[in-house]
Amino acid sequence: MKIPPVKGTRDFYPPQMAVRNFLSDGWKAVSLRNGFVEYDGPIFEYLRMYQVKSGDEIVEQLFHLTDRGGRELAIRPEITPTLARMINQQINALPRPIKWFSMPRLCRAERPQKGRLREFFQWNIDIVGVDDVLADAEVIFCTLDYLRSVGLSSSDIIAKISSRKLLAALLEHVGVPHDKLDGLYPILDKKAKLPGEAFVEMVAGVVESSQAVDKLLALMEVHSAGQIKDIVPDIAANDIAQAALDEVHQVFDLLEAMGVGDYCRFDMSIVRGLAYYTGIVFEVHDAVGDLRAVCGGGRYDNLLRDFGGPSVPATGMGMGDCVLEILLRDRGLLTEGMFKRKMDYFVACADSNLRPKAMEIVARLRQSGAATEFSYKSANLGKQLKAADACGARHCLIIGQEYSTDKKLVLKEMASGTQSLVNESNFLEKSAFIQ
RNA sequence: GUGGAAGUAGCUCAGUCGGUUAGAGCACCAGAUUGUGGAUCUGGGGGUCGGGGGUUCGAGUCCCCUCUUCCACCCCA
Repeated sequence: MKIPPVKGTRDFYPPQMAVRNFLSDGWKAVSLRNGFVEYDGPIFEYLRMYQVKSGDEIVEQLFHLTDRGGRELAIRPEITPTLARMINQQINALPRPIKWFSMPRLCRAERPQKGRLREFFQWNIDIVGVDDVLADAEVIFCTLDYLRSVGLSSSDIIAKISSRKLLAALLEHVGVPHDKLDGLYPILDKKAKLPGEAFVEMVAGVVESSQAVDKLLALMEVHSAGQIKDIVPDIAANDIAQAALDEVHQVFDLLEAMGVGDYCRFDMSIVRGLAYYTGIVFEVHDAVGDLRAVCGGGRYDNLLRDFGGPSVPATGMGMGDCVLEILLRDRGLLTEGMFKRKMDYFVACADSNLRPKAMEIVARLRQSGAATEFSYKSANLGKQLKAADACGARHCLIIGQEYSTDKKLVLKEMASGTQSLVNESNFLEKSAFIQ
């Protein structure tokens, strides 16, 4: 009986695994050089852990199960609750600042579509315990540091940055009642996807004052922090709004100083779904805008408290592998050559009587650290050289009549085709393996 | 969960009006070539035509159901 792969999953054959490793190796390297340390948690948690912030609707989007002890569990759809749980458990013992990264495998029981599968990997970086906007800027910098390192330029991607705090203050300032805010965020978040009229209609459905709606709509069109004064001239009189605006300016100044200003743009329409975020928020999109967000993040100062811990500020980012891979492929940044197998040596045995000697040399090369391969077939040298080429060997050692008569090995450099005779003991002893 | 499109070899696809034993390219294996690789030529293996049911003398082809994939919606932590 033939059993198919499960909907929304991927099989990682060696070529796909090479791509996956390329992504995660990059994530890891950039995390480490930005001062983050790696952590991970269990692949499942109590189901209720995911209901804390998102309610019961989320249960339908989760793979959940009941174990034999009657515990309601769920495969993790995100790692932030696990992060919150782990940090809360040791909050007083962890050295500050807490800068952690992870690359968890996550599952969500959603319908697969472009850039979204039911099983995926997501790079997460979080800074916990720092309320300074320096941390927000660092998270954004680290994100761009990675994206830049894989070859994406400011003409390929754009980091859209806003502030939840600023948005809330301005909305209230222009007359949106405080209790309408949570209902408004999901609508504002959809602005880019809705036709203009439908968006206005939805906003008007929540906000009664037409004057407030007009101001709100004007604010959503703002694409630089400096323009806000044009729409809200008396912003300086509002301490909260002014403070939030100052933070935004600071973040942009920092990102400019760190050399990634080209990638960054203020965009009031970046809201990020639910009432999760409390300060700076951002998303990275492809410049053309035909893919879903490459990543998203922001400040969430209440989350640890909501998970039963002390009130500790935090800011972070999550980046999935699916959209990223589509984007990199689209821009020609994933090429065959990047993933070609590379071996240092191929040992060809041209005389089956010398097979034990060939295997001894293979073993010694491997022990010395040289990636070494050989063929199970003896004698047919043409086949073996073909195999050497296929595995990407830089050098081929031929063991044949020269060995039988003079204890010499033929060392062939594959790229140039040039070959030379080397003395077996010299070659192996001086470990002058050309790698 | 809703809607649209598509499933033929490992991959990309052809397959006429329903008619004999389902094809091509690429990939893979082998030979040409028993001491010299990437090229070329020749040959070979590989198919539940996604699955099930129906119509028919006869179904890859027509009808129904189902599964999967892709695209859009809902949602997006």
